[in-house]
Amino acid sequence: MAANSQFAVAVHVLTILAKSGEERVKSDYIAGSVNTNPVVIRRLLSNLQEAALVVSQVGAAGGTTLAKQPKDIRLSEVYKALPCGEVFALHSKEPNQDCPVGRNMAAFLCGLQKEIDKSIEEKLRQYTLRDVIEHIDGA
Amino acid sequence: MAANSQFAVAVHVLTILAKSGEERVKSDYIAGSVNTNPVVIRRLLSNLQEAALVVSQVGAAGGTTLAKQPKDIRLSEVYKALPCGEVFALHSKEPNQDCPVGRNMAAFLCGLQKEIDKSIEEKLRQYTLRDVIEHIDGA
DNA sequence: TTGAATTGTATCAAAAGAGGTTACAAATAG
DNA sequence: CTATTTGTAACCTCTTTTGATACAATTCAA
Repeated sequence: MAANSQFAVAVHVLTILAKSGEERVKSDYIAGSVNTNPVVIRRLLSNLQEAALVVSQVGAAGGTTLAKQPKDIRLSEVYKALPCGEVFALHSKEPNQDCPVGRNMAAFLCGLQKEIDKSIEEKLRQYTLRDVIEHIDGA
Repeated sequence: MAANSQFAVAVHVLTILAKSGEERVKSDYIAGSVNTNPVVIRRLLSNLQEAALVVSQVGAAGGTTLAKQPKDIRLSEVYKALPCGEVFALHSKEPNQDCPVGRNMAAFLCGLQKEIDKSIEEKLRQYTLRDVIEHIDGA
């Protein structure tokens, strides 16, 4: 259970919101489709709201809608909105600084990490939420 | 501590081996540079050996050497040799199959996951162990 | 204005994964 | 034969993720 599925759930949630249009959707309903607890959904929506991808309304008749058109929401934005980890972690303990390899390894890996992250974002930028919906509906 | 640093450590280990040339290196020495326990290193070398990237020798005067020239070891091979997780995990519980979105989400995400993994590998294929060494030495 | 519904968030518990450590069998050089 | 070294199993601890409960704040509607 320890692998981060937030991005997967976020795409799922946003797709549901997209298909609901203007109508506010409750965390309870979303949780039913994702098959999890409403609080998990609300936590996630909180991140998506910070990134200005959704708008939530508190109170009776409250709920959440998309903040933009599906065609204007790129998956790279979703990815960046979440506190997902990097592709690979750096050393858990700092390498031995007395070793020439150890001393310079961290800097190299850190640069590589950033480069990979960039290529992931480039890939995800190619897809909008509308593409997702089309794919889902076509299935 | 739960983020996987195996790739980072693997690149570190292979760099040490590369710089040692024909000479066998002991897990104890490598652990000293990486600043971890020898068993952690041996576990990792076990994976690298399955991928035919290194050769280990049991017994007194044992140790490990590279199985190929540094210029012939691409970082994509290293990445594939390790049981690293995916960029993002799929849902921890299966989505609600009664919901049209839930029903088709998994397939879409799985495809996306594979596509991203491919672009990571393409990026890593651009670097060989020799490039790493040059970068480290030049620093 | 009262009451029901809903989000936002704090707090805790449960499950899984990663890394560290010890222990020891098997192999090998000398 | 003995010392050394890998390979691996077993176990522990720490961290992260997810799930769950509780409740204050907000909002709508009667």
